[in-house]
Amino acid sequence: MYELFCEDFNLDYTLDCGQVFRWDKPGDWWVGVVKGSVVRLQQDKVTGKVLVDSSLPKEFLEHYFRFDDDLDDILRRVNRDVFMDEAISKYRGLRLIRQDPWECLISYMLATAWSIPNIKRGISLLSARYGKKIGDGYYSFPEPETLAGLCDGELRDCKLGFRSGRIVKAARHVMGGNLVLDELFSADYREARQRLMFLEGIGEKVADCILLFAFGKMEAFPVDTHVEKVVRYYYGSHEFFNGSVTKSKIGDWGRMYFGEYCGYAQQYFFYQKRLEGLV
DNA sequence: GCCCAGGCATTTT
DNA sequence: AAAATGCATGGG
Repeated sequence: MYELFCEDFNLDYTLDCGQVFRWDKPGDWWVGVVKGSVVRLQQDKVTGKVLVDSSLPKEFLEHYFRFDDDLDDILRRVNRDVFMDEAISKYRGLRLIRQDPWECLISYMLATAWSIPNIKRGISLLSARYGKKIGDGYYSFPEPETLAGLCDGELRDCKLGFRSGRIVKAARHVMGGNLVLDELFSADYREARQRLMFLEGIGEKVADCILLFAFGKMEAFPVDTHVEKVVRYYYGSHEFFNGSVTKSKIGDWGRMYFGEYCGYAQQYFFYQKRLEGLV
């Protein structure tokens, strides 16, 4: 048991905003599976200190929660107008998380045309069946080797639908060295995105999620159905779109409009839209 | 029954 | 280049 602290850090917003799928808050504590172990966290509302019950070292969680980001500076940079200003003032303290690349890759491939509760259920079922038991109903995320060895018929038993075949193929690409995930850290955003999009089932949106949430590419601007609606509604008349607002152009617009940390802006909008709808 | 969900791939206009 | 459609599954 130890304590974590960082200025501008809100644990609830960070874990509830829909970027990560292996955390739940059944009571006063957040419980999650990270790096093959169960982690329990509780934040003191007054002091902001986070109580940690985990075998993971403090340094790991500080890295995981991106305490190295100067959030005040980042939010100042993306705060371009009254819409973003409102999202920031409501949800300040939401930090992006450094997820594990392999788990993030598979998770966002599963996210295709699924609601967040469905995604969480799918990952949970996949882990329960093909991960390692790490105590009392918790299971680690399956290894690439395990999933690569399956036929997609077996995976379909996990109710993954049309996603099953894609998952097995992706696992085989990773196992075979066709896609070396660690290389994407040093590749620039465009190059990394192109490499991810070679996989069946990874388009612009899924690639952007993986690049933002696992590889820290802040210029990724994932355009899902929520972000698309927000941008159409508030910014659709901008000269940039020249009358036609497509998902691909929305991504380019986000990069242009919010700048090098647009990924953060996207996540604040996404969370606000999910909670409040289009006000 | 309908429509939608952190879409993608393919076909049709 | 934009729009329509099929794809599995679960929830409102």
